Amino acid sequence: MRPETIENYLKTIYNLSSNNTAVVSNQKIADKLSLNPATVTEGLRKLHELKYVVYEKSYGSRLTAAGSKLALDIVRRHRIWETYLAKELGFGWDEVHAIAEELEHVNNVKLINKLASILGNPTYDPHGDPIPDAKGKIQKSNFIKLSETKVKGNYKVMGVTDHSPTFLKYLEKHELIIGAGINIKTIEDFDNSIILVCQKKEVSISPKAAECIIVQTI
Amino acid sequence: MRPETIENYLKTIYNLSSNNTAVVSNQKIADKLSLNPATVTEGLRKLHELKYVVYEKSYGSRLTAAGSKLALDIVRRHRIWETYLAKELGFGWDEVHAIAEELEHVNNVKLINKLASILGNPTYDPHGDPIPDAKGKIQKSNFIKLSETKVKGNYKVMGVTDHSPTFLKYLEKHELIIGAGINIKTIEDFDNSIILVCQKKEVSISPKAAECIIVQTI
DNA sequence: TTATTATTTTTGGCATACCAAAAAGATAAT
DNA sequence: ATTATCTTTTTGGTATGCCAAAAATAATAA
Repeated sequence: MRPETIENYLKTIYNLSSNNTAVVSNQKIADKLSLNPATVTEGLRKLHELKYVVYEKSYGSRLTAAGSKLALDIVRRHRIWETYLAKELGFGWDEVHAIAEELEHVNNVKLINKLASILGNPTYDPHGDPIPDAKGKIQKSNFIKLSETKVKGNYKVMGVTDHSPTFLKYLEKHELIIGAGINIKTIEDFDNSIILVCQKKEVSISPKAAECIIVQTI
Repeated sequence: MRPETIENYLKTIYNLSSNNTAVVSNQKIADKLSLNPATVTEGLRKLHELKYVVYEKSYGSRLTAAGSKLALDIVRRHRIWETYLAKELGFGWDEVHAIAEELEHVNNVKLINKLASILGNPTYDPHGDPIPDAKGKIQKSNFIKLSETKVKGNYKVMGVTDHSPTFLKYLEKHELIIGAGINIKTIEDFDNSIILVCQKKEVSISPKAAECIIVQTI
């Protein structure tokens, strides 16, 4: 397998299994990578042989220790580049993902560590995702989805789970950027929209959007 | 053909035809890209079909206008990255080539122009090679190889044609870096070595090395 | 000019990464 | 429990990028 192919699979499995324990389905991998399910079946069989994943037929896959290590490395490269593009080169948070998607495959430890060092070894990227350190260690957090908040009150936007320019521009329009404080007022009985105040303006967030916004209680 | 494959061929043809008029042989391309000659024949046939090169069987190849445009774009990306790595990220001139070799394939105009702008739109890279501007325009120069100098006298090191770390480290040891002034004393009758003074020290340069050093009369 | 050497091309083959369609297997719904 | 549906796997097939060895062609030397 080509390194790039391996990297794309491992990164995707890592991202889809969030806590890195859950088993990931072929379909979800196929969707994320825009591949035919048949291709994914084949890919996973090979990754299993390479001992990067444990793949159980008709059940799902999860990363081995070796796979996890590699995945964390790619995730680190991706997120360091995203941060560098945003902070040092002036790109918008809706632009950085696509460029980092290509830059991440350039495998040069010294380069990534240099960029990280210039940025002050950040632990979070522009989307609020944690950046693994050079050893693959990731900072734990107690963030939850906006859709999972159980009580009214004050929260802070910590990240997003959808990196599409469309979604990010939508958030920006409502000033729902990383670090913004929000106050949850109520939840519409009719469609479960969340009514909240952000930057003194009342906004209605659809359940679908709330799924993609990460917050923390304050 | 994959974009990366196309880019590698076009860049190589461009570099080997120097003034961009000379016809390039398959063998030279095969050598530079570490490919079997059979593969190159096949590659050129495809590039001819794609109208990036004019390829005449058993004769050689040259770039079309379209091929030249693309080649200049890749050369620009490569040299901008080399300069950025050296000037902004602190890499040595013997390290930048290998990293730029990978970074050059990331095709994002805004990114390259941003890097160029940060660098002050440089016209030469750390090896003294000219950097095409965003429109593909390249600065002409009257540089010659050290091996082609006809008279004794004062010159200035303007570039190198060999980017291997081995060669570059050798030059650095003798302080023969870009911009250094040199004074050619004599040429050994025995082996055509060039005896010159650089940074007040006398150095003997072999004909092979002299082939790879670009200078300008001062 | 003919022989020798070097280069280029052809031929046949291999590995990778993909897909479409059919078959098998799992899940959910009635 | 038996459809119906969705997911996964198998099967057969394509395109790309590569190589080794043989054949053809060009260049060079005798």
